[in-house]
Amino acid sequence: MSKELAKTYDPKGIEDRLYQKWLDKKYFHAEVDHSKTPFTIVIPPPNITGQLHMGHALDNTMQDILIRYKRMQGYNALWQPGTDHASIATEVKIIEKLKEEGIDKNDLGREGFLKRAWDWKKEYGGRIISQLKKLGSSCDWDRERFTMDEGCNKAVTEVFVKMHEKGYIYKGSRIINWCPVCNTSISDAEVEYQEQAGHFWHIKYPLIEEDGSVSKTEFLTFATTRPETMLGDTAVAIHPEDERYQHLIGRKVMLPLMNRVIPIVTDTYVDREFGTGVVKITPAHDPNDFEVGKRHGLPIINIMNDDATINGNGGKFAGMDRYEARKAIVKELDELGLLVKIEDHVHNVGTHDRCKTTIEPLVKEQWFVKMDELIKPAAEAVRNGEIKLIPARMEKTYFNWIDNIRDWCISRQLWWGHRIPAYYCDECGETVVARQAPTVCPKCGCTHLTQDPDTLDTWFSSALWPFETLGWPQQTQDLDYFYPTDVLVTGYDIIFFWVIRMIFSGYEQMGQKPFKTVLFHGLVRDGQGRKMSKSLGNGIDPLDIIEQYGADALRLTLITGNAPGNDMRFYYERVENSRNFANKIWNASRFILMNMDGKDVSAPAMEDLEPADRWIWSKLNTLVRDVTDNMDSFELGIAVQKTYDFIWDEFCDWYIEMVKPRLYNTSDKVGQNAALWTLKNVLINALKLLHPFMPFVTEEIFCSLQSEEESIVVSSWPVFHEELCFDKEERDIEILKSAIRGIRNLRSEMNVAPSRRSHVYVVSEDEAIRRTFTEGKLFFAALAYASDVDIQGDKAGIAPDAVSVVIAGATLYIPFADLVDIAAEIQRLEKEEKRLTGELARVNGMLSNERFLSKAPAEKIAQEKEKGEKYAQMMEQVRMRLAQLR
RNA sequence: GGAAUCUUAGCUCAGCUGGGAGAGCAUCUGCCUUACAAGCAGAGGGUCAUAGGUUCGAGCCCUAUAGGUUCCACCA
Repeated sequence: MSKELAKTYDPKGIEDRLYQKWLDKKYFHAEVDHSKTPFTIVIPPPNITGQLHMGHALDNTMQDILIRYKRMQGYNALWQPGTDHASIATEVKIIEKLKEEGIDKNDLGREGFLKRAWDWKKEYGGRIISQLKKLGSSCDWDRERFTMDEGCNKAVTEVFVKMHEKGYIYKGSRIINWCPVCNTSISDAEVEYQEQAGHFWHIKYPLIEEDGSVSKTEFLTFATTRPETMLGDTAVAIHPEDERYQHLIGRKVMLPLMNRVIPIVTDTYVDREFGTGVVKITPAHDPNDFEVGKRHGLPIINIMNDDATINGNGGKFAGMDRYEARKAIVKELDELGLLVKIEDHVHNVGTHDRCKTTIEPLVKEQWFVKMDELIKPAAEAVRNGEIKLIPARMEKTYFNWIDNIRDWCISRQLWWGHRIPAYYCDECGETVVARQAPTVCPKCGCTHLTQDPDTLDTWFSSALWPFETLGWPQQTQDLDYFYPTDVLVTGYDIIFFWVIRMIFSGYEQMGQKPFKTVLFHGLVRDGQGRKMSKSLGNGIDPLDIIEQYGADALRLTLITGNAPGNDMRFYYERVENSRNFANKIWNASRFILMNMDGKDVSAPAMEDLEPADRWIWSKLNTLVRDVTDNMDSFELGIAVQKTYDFIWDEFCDWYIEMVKPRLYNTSDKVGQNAALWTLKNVLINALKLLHPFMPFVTEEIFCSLQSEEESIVVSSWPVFHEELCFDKEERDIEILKSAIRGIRNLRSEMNVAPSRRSHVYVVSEDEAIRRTFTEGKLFFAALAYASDVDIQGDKAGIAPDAVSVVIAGATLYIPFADLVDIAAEIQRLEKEEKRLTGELARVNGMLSNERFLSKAPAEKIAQEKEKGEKYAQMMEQVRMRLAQLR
């Protein structure tokens, strides 16, 4: 043994050392190489403000599994890493930090603020990268990118200018979602609706009489949840066919408090069934009203400042906060007798997903991306399967969004981000969109131009990530070779923010899809199924888990039993189990190393392999095929489950136990060698299958079994070999296993101490079965706690009161003279008889069904017949034995 | 209002194209058997939400119902 291995596996120290080795050897680095097929994944760039959380851990573990798998399969695997500037998230963080120092953002000015932001990025931007390394992520760190590095900036400008030229980007006054706290517009996708308890204020506006005076008797009553918006009302709407209000068509009402006469318009948007069937129309502050206003040519009166206080259009309420104004307005209306009643009302309020502030719909001039044309290839790609979404049900969510898509508001009133490459002439007002800042106005020739102060939505640059990271807009070799990428791994929660936008951007800019497959995962929740969140304080830090149990244990926990797109709950018990598994493999390898110590293990001749050796090879072979299939269909949880079961159950609990007697028998050099060679190489292959999931422990053991210089990272993925299918040995060993189980079961029921060995007789009329037992006698005896094993064709010489176990093809007898309890024995056999009766009834039922016989596949019928014969034979044995005892 | 998804062992979840129900944890019984007590051997526990249907055969496909979760839209 080259070195002494600790009795329990301790990932501490090992993980960092191995990761450094991988970096030193440049295993993660990919270069264009036309002799190899590329396999590319771009990382969903974590925010520079971010700290590794469970979502990242899951996301990156999945990517690492795929990339390591493909790397081992000989692909030129590139995992492109990088970070996102996260404009609003970062800006908010920095503002907070400044506030602690008593500095206001505006005092610093744009330049000063940006300097602070870059300092911040330098200090903390690398934090999440080092955390990803802790997890074992095999990214090509030489290629690390940032959404605001020089190349990405170029890409963003290029796309903006090109799309503007094509008319896909335009500036327009439209109703947008405004966050009064972040002081910026946000896109529809960033609005999160929250159910809130509010009120319904029933208000009435007086009608204008024929003579132009305000009626004292006639009113129009309606209900609103936002009474303060009345200051901006420019109409009242009714349904054109509403019988109750026919007489009002063409008339006008007086807008109280503002003393503005506004028309009554008819619009089918109004729901006659809802409330009074009357709606006040505030085009400047409600998206639906905005549309109604457009249809009827109503004026748009903006009554709000950017901080959600009432502006000069609000008359005497100017300067009040929106909620303050609400109170004041309701009070005044009440005093005027225009407040009919107040009802409690639960409704959905749009909030900003980042700060949870109630958003205010406002009409503002912003930049938009026109979506109708752009989205077409993106829809088509998923529809025709060019891009595959996993699980497939995500396609429905995808189309649901696409079918209802609206233009994308991309300008943000923030400083941290890509500044919009639009310039305005100070003299003539001309707008110039250009790659480089123009020095002269093309229209009036003056030299005074000012750049648009706004920046772009963070997702504008993220949308370009799959190609901008590979060098675009330059036509690099990397781009040519690695694009389109292969898989995108991400959470379903950003399908609208990111996935769709990458797809249409890929088609628009590259003329090609950005990736072939999107693999979605769900959310990692806490043990009670709640979202992990800061406010709840129920977040579990993946770094703590790594510290305590190791990265391998964390990774295994996140992947096991998790189907694509499904949420999962995180339990410490499951991490412990994963840790225990790492320990299990560790100890299996210790066992092998101890037994190999001082021996020269060489490849045995095929005929020197014993049935048990062939059995485990055959099992491994099947496993290789199955796991590879699962990996190729992105069934990672299933793949690792199978590997886990193989290693723990088949390899450790059965195979190692089977070969122990052989290893301890020093006279059988050939058998020992076959066992050791099989132990070592089956384990190595199993480790390879496991490596993508648990990179550290597999590498550590792989190197112990072979040499420090080698690495499992760049070893080759196992392949299925026809010549390693040993059907006969698989069947034979299963017979021995069922015999061993039967005896263990029997002994357990009879409370026989393991230390007490017993004589076991194997009786079978079938010569082949007797040979199977003879060949496996050595380990059969050990695992069945047998002092002696006699294998014979009949019951000659077996004590009549011996207890027995019936298995398919044989009956096992154990003479326990002092323990025999005939009554209990009969009961046991009767139980078995009952079980067999049930089985036989089922099989015979099928086999006597003519429609089954005529319609079921021949293979299935043969299978059932075989089973039937087996059960009949066992039944015969059990009944014979019962008759004898009675 | 529209849509998706779930309902499987006490708990948390797997179950690929329909062909005899699985794992981990928990529970119970024995074992420190010279790789591993973070372990070994054994046991108990499920009318696969309910009701229909398709099929020789349904946890899996179809319909309806009940309950849960999520997404989208948002009625002022």
